[in-house]
Amino acid sequence: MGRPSNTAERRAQIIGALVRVMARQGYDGASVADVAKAAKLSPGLVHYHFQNKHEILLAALEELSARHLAALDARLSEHPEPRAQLHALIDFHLGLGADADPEALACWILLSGEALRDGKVRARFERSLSQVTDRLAAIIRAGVASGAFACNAPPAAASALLATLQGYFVLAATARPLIPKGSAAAMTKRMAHGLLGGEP
Amino acid sequence: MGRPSNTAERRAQIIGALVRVMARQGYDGASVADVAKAAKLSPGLVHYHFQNKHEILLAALEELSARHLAALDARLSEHPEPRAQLHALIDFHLGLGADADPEALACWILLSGEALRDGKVRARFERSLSQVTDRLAAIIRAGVASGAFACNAPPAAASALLATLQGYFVLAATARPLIPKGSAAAMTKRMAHGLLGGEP
Amino acid sequence: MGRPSNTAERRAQIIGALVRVMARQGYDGASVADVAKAAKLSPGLVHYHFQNKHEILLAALEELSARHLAALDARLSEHPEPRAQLHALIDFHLGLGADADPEALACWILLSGEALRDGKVRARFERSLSQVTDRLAAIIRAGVASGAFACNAPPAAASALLATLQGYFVLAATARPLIPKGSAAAMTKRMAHGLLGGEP
Amino acid sequence: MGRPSNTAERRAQIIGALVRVMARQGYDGASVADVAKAAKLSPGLVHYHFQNKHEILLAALEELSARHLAALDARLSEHPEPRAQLHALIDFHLGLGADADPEALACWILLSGEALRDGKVRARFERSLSQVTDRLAAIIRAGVASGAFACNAPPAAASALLATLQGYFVLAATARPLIPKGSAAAMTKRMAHGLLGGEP
DNA sequence: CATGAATGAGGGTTCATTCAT
DNA sequence: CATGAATGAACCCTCATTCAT
Repeated sequence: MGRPSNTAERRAQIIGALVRVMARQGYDGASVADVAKAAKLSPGLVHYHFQNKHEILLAALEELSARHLAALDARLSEHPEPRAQLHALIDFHLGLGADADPEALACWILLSGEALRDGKVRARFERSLSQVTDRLAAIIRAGVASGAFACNAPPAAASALLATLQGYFVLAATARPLIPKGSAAAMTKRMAHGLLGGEP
Repeated sequence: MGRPSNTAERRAQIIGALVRVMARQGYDGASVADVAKAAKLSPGLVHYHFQNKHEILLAALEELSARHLAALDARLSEHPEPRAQLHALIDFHLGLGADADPEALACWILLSGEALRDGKVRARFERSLSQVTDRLAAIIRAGVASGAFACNAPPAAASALLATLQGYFVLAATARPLIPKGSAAAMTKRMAHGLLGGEP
Repeated sequence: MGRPSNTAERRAQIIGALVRVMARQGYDGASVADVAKAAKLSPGLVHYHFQNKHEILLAALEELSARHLAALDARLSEHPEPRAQLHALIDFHLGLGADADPEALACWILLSGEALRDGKVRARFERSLSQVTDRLAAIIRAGVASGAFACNAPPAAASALLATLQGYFVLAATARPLIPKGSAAAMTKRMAHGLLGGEP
Repeated sequence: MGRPSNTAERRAQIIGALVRVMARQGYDGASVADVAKAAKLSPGLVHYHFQNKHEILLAALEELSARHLAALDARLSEHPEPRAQLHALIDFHLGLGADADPEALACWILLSGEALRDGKVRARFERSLSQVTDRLAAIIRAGVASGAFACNAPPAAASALLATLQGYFVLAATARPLIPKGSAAAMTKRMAHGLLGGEP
């Protein structure tokens, strides 16, 4: 029956290599040869597992997005209360964890750039963001229902918080000195309080 | 004797062309030939006025940044009160004006990506951001002095507000549907209120 | 599995093509495209087998030098006596053989020019010349030992003979009419006689 | 009647600049802009005084050659005896003077390369060389007439001596360590003795 | 599945030359 | 005479992609 397929493994290898190389060199700067070398594969093999370079980018976006969402949901599931969940979500994004994967962070910024001119990237990028606003909106609605929050426009509030998170990502990756050490999560919580009322 | 220098004019032409082309195709995707064509110049002339493509990018960053700051300062000077200034700053960034120059917005996002891997771009990008946090911090301090605001960490608060603005830029450029129409400025003001106290 | 490497073959092809094209057009005048065409290869392939054009030049120098030295040594090994060896060395360089490979001769002249401004070429060029002076000095020393020659400065004498050979190369390639037909080897032997004494 | 022409002066400036730049960068590597800068002139002006880059090269060859021959003749005129003249000629080329103008030396080597593929350069280069062999042959003939030399083929001998001089130039410029300090002139005189007989 | 040689279009950049001023 | 902006072809090199093995 031939050898067992290792396609999934190879694809993961390649995706990981793209993320690594791209974080340092950008998407255009990450040549297929570079990616292949980083994945310890031959250049030809990359095109055996992916139709073209762009497909790798989309797969990487998919991967980053899925991993991020899974980790987020795992975090949220530890907290039953809306407020605690909100704080957990903020901490998840702006706590020490943000530094844990600088390559993913860099790729995220770069993906926002690619989203500007590529419909598929944009769609997938937007979907990934919307998954976070969905979580945020759900938390807010639950908080409103429980009286913990006051908010008559959960989507707008969720969107605002997402903007703050995304903005902090950009600052962290490109202008870190502008963020006073350790202030990001705390400030965001205060801003959330301004948005959602209740006790801070 | 000799032809009068028109370098300044040509450089402006080229910078404008880069911004236009880059907004559609990204920085790497904007070939010098494309830029030259958009500027209605010959390819060789681009390198007569700029040492290399990268210099055009830096000049464009400089230009965008300077123009933005000048316009911001003009806006701020119309308002004497800290709270009014804060709102003006927010409106300036998130009001209708944001849509006024979608190419500049796209370039801004792309520049954040370039900043990731290029020291010069990063330094200039960071400086541009810091000029805005400087304005924000000054407004906040003035507000604290006048009793309008309560804040014991103006730089952190300024940084948080900047993050929100930058994040909204990213969302606006890449995932517009996630921002409920017209909510950005209002939400940001509420968040600022959470951060700075006083009356909304 | 995979295609068998033919790098050595391709490199030889490319080196040969460079020598041929360079002899007619000079080094700068030999575009990579020209070389590729002369080698009947695609332009891209040249850079697959050589990092850059300069590497081809160095490889060509290496090749010319190695081939020349091997042929010289083969010639010398046919003669046991110092004087016969000396004459064989002179004949090898200035006999009919010199005309046998006009392209190599032209390249040699051109390489001396490149050596002027390129350290690597210069080092390799010098080493190639020193291999000939080494042979010459060894022959002279052997002749002195056997009483065939009288010379108290073999390196200087070797260097002088090398100069004459090199000079004849230049004249042969650029001002052939100045060399009376067939006089080069004979004159050089006479000069060697003046240098080394003994019977002509 | 308008300003006095400074064409001659400008041409000399440009020729000198080419020699200087070419010595460091080669002929192809010496861009017209480089030459203009070295001559402290504008690029356009170079093409006012020379039809094209190649004309500058020819003019430089002419200049180098003329200067060299004039200096040589001045030297020779100091000595009435053939043997003294021969030694003066050798010393002139291989004495300390050779180091006096390394740029001219480098250009001379480079010109031999250009002569390979350019008919005009070759013709002028050959003529310059023939002027030296003419002097040499004349000296030899005079020596033969006076009984100082014995030689039945003055042109061949002259050619051989020229080859040695030219070869020493190449070695001096590209492989100086191969020439034992101060040996060049002495060795050449001994070789001349082998060629021309008489007392050394 | 895997290799790595091969392709050829296109990239940024240089440059001899021209020309309006 | 002089300037320096302008041109456009050509250069070296990179690279996504294909394909014989």
